[in-house]
Amino acid sequence: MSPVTLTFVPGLPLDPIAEARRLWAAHGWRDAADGMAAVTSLMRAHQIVLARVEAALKPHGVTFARYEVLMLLYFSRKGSLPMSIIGERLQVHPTSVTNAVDRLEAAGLVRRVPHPDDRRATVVELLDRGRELADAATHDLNATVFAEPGISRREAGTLIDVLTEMRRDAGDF
Amino acid sequence: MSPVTLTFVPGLPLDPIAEARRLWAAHGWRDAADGMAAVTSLMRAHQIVLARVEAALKPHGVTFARYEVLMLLYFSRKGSLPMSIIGERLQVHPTSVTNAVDRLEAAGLVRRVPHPDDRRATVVELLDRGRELADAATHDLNATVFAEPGISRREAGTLIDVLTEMRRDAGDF
DNA sequence: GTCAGATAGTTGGTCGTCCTAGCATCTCGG
DNA sequence: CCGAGATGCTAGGACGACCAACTATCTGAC
Repeated sequence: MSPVTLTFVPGLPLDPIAEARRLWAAHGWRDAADGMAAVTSLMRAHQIVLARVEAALKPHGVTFARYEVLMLLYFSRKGSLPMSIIGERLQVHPTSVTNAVDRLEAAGLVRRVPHPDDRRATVVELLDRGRELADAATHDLNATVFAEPGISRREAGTLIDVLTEMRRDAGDF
Repeated sequence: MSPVTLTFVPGLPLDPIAEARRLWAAHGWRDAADGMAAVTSLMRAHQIVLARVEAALKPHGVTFARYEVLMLLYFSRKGSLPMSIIGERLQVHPTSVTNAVDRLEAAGLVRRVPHPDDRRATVVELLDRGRELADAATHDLNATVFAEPGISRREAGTLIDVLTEMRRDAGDF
């Protein structure tokens, strides 16, 4: 038994992930310790950032999932996209798109329109209220989260580079 | 309208996040563009990694949330911890702990024991079957995900450092 | 000693994600 | 031109995360 679980210094809280990495190595799992720490850090950071983002969006009555759909439409040439394209760009399951569009439509931010050429498909169209909300929500999100992500600009660049590499390796694009 | 949405080169797929960063900057949101890209990258990378982790754990019949609880108990001195401590270490809501422990208990991997000194509290105890499953699941997870996280060892170290900084800034530890 | 407030855990509800299964429609090979 | 397989979307269910509200118990100030 390693002594690390016992050496707790009050007032100097330990990082649980650094702790876990030490335990992993001490247990003989050395070649996986860094990966474990990287993955676990990713999970925690995601949780923290998502909470901040959701808090910024809450006053606007949308969640991050729905905000992403709005912005995709916002930046599309025609202000409308087929459901399938939305799912593809956001890398989420078709049912998640159905769910998000259901709620956006109920809120009067988008509407479903039949696809002109393919009767299977549905086109989602951004309404004026949706565009206004996208502007306002982005303003808040930029100010409270994106402009202050909790790391320096240089670190943000580094983070983007490493995660881009990870996504490319996974075939994300 | 920037021409970037039009310049699509078949066979050379664009990174949607790099694309979004360009649109953010082109729209005058320059001081938020890097943060947006960093946060969005984090969300996508989380999604990818979580899917890989869940796939590795599926044969063992546990999810990542439950696996985390098991490993916390696994590395605890007595093989048991109060519910509240579990929630604190994993940084999740008490109801999430209740949920995870419910399922672990139903699977015969842990059991609930009354706290000896505090009748409000419940201690979660790792059973033998739980310890065996933790060993086996960790073996698979180390081999299929943690040892091959999709980035180099040096990048993993960089990622850990940046995310640690981000977590520290958020008061995570 | 007692009572107000804090703490531990659960229940019930919302939301996002995925999966399986299903229907409608399109496409293409024979 | 017709039927098999692919594709687009939705319904229903599982799971994890959160919040609000509730009960039981502990703690500390008076």
